[in-house]
Amino acid sequence: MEVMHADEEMMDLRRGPWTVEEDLLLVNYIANHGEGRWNSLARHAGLKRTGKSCRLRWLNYLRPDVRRGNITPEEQLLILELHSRWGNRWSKIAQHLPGRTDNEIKNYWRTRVQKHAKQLKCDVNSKQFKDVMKYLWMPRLIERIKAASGVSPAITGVLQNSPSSHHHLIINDGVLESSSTVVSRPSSESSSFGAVSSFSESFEAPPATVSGLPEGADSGGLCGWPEEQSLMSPGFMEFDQAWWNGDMISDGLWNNVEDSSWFL
DNA sequence: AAGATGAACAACCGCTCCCGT
DNA sequence: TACGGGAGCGGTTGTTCATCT
Repeated sequence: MEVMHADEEMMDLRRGPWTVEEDLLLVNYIANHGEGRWNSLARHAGLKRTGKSCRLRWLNYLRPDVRRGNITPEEQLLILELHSRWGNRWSKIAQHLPGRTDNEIKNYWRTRVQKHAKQLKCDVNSKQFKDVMKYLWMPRLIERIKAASGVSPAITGVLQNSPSSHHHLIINDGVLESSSTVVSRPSSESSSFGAVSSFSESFEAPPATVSGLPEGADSGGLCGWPEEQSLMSPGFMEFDQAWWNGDMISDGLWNNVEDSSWFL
């Protein structure tokens, strides 16, 4: 049941889903007059909508360069990376995924990422979950990207069968690169760690410079993580040793990981 | 086949910031 | 400097559709 606010009732403003006719009015008006000044645009276009509503409809849906459909593994990787750096700065993250809107990325995070955290029975902002993203999800995404394209042009990587090896995401000069590796646990624990060991094989790929980042995007060093929120912050080697020894991620959490196939 | 449930996505709301007056 | 309107951002809610029971 649609609830109409008093001022909207007075001005006969519409709310809720947009009709095809409204979309046409908005698109045609912007084609002829350009975007901006949304409140007056709404009036002059003959739309009984707020300027806000028009702006949102245009930016999130009608804009010709808006990309729709499934978020690709490359985009997922980038979202995880950038969110670990900037947190819920959706519009800032969206700037680095051409054609994707902040709303879409926010929805992706809420429906997918937070769901996975819930499945693992941990908070999405917890260290544990960040470790899962860092050591499982992101490497798995890289593996998927590699598998999908033979040798991925987007990802540079060397996976080594070493317990202390890692994936590194490197963003330099607007280029997202991944180098090296993945973590696997000692064979004594392999029974509960199959998902990880399955991608702790070696591969080599040629250098690559493809990414979702636009030219001139800001960059960092290793994984571009200047802030303490970084998944791969400086000093991660020491941290990893503790993680490796089982101090960081409980067996219960790993059991949850094993039980779910979400990161595939 | 029909209702219940949950995932995905579209849209709205409140707040803040910026800029012109 | 204060004020008001426009614009943008992040959180939240509503709607639709697919899957499950």
